[in-house]
Amino acid sequence: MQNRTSTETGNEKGRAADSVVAALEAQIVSGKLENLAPLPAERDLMEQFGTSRTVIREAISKLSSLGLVETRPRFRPVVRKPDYATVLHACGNVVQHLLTDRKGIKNLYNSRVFVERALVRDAALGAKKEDIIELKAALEDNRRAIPDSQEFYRTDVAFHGVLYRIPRNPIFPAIHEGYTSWLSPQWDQMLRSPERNEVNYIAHKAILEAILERDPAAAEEALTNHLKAAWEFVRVTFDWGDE
Amino acid sequence: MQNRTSTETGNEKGRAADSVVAALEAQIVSGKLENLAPLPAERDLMEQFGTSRTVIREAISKLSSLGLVETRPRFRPVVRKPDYATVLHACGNVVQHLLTDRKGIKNLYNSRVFVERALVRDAALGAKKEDIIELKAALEDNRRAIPDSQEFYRTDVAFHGVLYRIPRNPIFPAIHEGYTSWLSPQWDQMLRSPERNEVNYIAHKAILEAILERDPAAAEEALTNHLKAAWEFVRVTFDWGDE
DNA sequence: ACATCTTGTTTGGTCATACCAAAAAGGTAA
DNA sequence: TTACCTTTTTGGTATGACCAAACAAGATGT
Repeated sequence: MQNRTSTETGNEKGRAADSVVAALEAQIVSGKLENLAPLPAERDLMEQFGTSRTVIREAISKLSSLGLVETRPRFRPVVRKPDYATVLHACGNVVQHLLTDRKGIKNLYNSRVFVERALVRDAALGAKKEDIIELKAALEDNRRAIPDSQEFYRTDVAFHGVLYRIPRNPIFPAIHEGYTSWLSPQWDQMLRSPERNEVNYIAHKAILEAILERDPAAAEEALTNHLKAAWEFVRVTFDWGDE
Repeated sequence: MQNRTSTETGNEKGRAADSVVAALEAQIVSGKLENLAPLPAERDLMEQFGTSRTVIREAISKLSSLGLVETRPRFRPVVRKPDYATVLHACGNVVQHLLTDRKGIKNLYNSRVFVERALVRDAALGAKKEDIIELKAALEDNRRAIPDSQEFYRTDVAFHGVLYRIPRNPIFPAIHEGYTSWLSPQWDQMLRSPERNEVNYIAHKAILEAILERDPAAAEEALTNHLKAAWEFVRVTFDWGDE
């Protein structure tokens, strides 16, 4: 193949790379390319698709940005079937740009409060036995970790994570991961303030008790107080003005 | 410049494209590259960064995937300051892969029900005068559009959109856009069923009335019935089994 | 026989050059 | 001014080459 015009390749308006992306995309979702399996080498792909390496590399780059493959220098790209975590990861990079100012952080945090308020309401109304057991266990872990800030942080996240699992909708745990990673710069401050551990544990305890009593309003209020207090602490720590 | 080793370029382990991405990213968020302004031509960028066009193109491709620039064949990439819609757009491509089966669609739809339930609760509890006015206007538009399915769809989306604006958190309208676009294949069926228009309008009316009466439980219930009925309609239309 | 060293191959990352087609810009004739 | 033609610009693609790290296999020393 020497020269190519838009008419002879059949790719009327689009870019050649896009059709390669589409083809590989289809092979991945259809399972023809198994999860975690390596993609063919670039030089094989260019033969397979009858195109140049330029196009292949651009296609792989796009797939990588879509989160469908993971690339490392000098390694074949590895297929990665998309899941909800992939979506969050794809968003992550862009989200960072929205958190440069306090307003962005506050918006994200408020959305978290919004979500968790509804979560604890639903938990109070409909948590199953297994959920209650999980919550109790998470709270107990949390209590034991009070002396160790590092460990307390972990169990804190885990406790909230149980709430996100109660709806049995995989979207929610993914959202939880997003919140914890995107807001981590703020929470890191909490890590260095061991005196907050006990307060936060008591808040968690209040939330669970309201859930146990099947009192959605109390659960929502306890959760709200908990998260508002955390925000207040972060606000003061970072010396942000009133808002 | 002839040959480059990892030591002489200073990019010890990374790929050259990544530093170009980072540099352009910084220029975009810092405002040095204004919004909607065209990026320099690829041939200028390669001079500016002292690298080959291959690297520049890969960098632009990455920026495009991040949603920071918009590319069209034969046009200079256009800078696009990231906003919440950008994030959703970045997610969108990946989300599609999660909606291939009914379970994925149901998960997404259920998350929407979850969000809107909480939205109407908050609306009932704290909607401001302006919000009420907007809701009434949206409902009136909705009523007038009953005979025209195309128009009804638009006003339907608009009515729900008002709910997403009430918290005055730009994240929510973005989420609304996500839901409407990602679930559009299902809603399109609704478009072709004009007999549903009146039912849906009545549901909207019930929601607004509950909000006017400041009754969060009634508002939540009306909203839930509305969305559950819509799902039921879609489920039957697509001839999906019970779930 | 085993661990270690050497060597050739594979593979992704980069560079350089060239050509095409469409868009934009500029110029010319009516 | 308007309509038509030419040149330049710009992104998309092809091709061929080279590098460095990873890999695989054989050679070597103990």
